[in-house]
Amino acid sequence: MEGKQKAIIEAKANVLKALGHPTRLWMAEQLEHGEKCVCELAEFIDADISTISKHLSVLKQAGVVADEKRGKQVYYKLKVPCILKYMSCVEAVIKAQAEEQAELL
Amino acid sequence: MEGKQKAIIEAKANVLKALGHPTRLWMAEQLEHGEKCVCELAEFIDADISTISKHLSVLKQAGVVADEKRGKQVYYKLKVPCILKYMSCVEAVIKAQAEEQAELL
DNA sequence: TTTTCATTTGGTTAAATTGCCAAATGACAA
DNA sequence: TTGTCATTTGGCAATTTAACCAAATGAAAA
Repeated sequence: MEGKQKAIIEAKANVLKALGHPTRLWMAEQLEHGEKCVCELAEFIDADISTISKHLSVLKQAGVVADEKRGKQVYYKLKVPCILKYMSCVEAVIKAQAEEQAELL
Repeated sequence: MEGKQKAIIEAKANVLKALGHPTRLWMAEQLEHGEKCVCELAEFIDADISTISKHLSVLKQAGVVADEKRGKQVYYKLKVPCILKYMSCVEAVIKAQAEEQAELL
């Protein structure tokens, strides 16, 4: 594989990897309909705030979200909302998978 | 978060995580236009065959690909091809990200 | 049957990820 | 200025992942 192609694949994989954690995917989905501050997200996640902050920074570093400080709070929003549009296909994958598992019983 | 919702998020994250590795993403993309045997994929990847086989099994376990043994070879194919349509958006993410990086210079 | 070829599995090691706690930062309020 | 609140950063231990090598499997050829 050529250098540039390789870099592109790596960048894309990095985005998917960032979304490939339950907490991070959940947070991204929460941002689908607009920005939220860290505290709003944290309200529903059973983890230390510092853990949540680190997850958000992974999403930010991958280019999935952008942050903005306003007053005491930091607000996060999706940078490219289409990133969640295709979850319907990911859902199709897990549905097919679940059906197969079921057939085994 | 409720138990079922949690399980669904975890399953979805698992699919994204499976695709979140350069080698695995590349292999999935190779399967876009039809099945390939392990040896065909291996031809272009600079890694031990056993490593490649393990990557394929991660994709399989996540429900992204299916395998079938025919003769001496094992053929892999995408189970739900739409999974790569998603990539156009992932590309938008990395493009936006790259532009931002460029602006910093 | 014995050999060969394609692939998978098991085992090991190094590196990366996750999550918690404690401490630092930065903005606003007193 | 001092204190308080929201969030980030640094550091550490536990877990997971990735890669390699060697050995096992299973189908086909000799």
